[in-house]
Amino acid sequence: MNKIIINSQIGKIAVFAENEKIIRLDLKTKEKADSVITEKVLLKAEKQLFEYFSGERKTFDLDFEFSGTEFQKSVWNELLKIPFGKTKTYGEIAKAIGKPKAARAVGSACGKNPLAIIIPCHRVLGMNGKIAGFAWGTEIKEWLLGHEAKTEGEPNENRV
Amino acid sequence: MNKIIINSQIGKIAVFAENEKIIRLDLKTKEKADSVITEKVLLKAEKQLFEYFSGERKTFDLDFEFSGTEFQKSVWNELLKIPFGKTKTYGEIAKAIGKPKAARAVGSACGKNPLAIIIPCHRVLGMNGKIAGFAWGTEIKEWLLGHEAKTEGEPNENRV
DNA sequence: CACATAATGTTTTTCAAAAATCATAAAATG
DNA sequence: CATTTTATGATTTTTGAAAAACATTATGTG
Repeated sequence: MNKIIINSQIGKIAVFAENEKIIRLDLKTKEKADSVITEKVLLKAEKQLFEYFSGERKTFDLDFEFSGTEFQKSVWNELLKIPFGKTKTYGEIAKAIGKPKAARAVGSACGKNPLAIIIPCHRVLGMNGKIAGFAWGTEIKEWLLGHEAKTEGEPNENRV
Repeated sequence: MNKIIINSQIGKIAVFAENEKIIRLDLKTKEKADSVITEKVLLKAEKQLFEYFSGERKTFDLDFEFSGTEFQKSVWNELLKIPFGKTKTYGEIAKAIGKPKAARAVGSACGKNPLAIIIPCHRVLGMNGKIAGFAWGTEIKEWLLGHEAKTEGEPNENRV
């Protein structure tokens, strides 16, 4: 396991990789960088994240791997389909994976997302448009949504 | 928690102390000695153990403390009554603590003895005189029994 | 509407019961 | 006797069921 630390507008981000696959992102991290980067994919991730934060990149092209329950994996795979700048509700995701009543369980699964930002769990809101929650603090989710809305050029329906 | 390492005929022994009480002995230890000994009782223990191994000492005079289930504590307290050079059977200990049928449970309790040598679990044998077991290897139990028999000056009924 | 409430699905936590483990010993077998 | 079988008691480990937690949502109430 090898890691790299990235400085961003939302604080330090630790990216972990193993066998040339990204396996975890830790926001607001207190991790210390490894002295040697052996996983080249980390450099690729660093570059793409810089591009994402500077507004030049809207999709990621990285090898990654996640482990979890079948349900969690189906949720995370569904999240990957939400495009940059768009949002969905927990209920919509639930319906999409064939479990229309599992909206709340979808929320729990989002909270376990190992690949923040890359798997865009920040693009899921409550039915009423509320932020609901975010593993590393809703202010970060808010920032990401604002960033994507601004970059996209479309005004979003945030409260004034 | 503070520890000291002692070299003996049965290998390195780590002695642990807290609040000036001995709390654990680890035989065949791989622990590293603390650079500073803050618990004076450890120096006392070191001295007494040296004396024990050289055959000059037959009882220990140390403050110690052990934690365990009520049953275990009653067993350990009973073991403390067995004098240097003598042995008892698991069944005898069981009887002595008022649970005549718990011989096997006594064996288990012996195996959890935190204060090897000081609490003489090595002085307990099976009804048939067999060594039965010893947490750090029966060869050590055998050595201790031989050492005590020799020191005591009495021949013991070991097989020729 | 703002708010409380109930119903929803998955995962995590908790807890109790059951089974396995063990440093025994007595009785049965050949 | 050596070996096997059985009964024994405490602890640890394993299981499984129930309850709690949750990044929800639809409904009812004032």
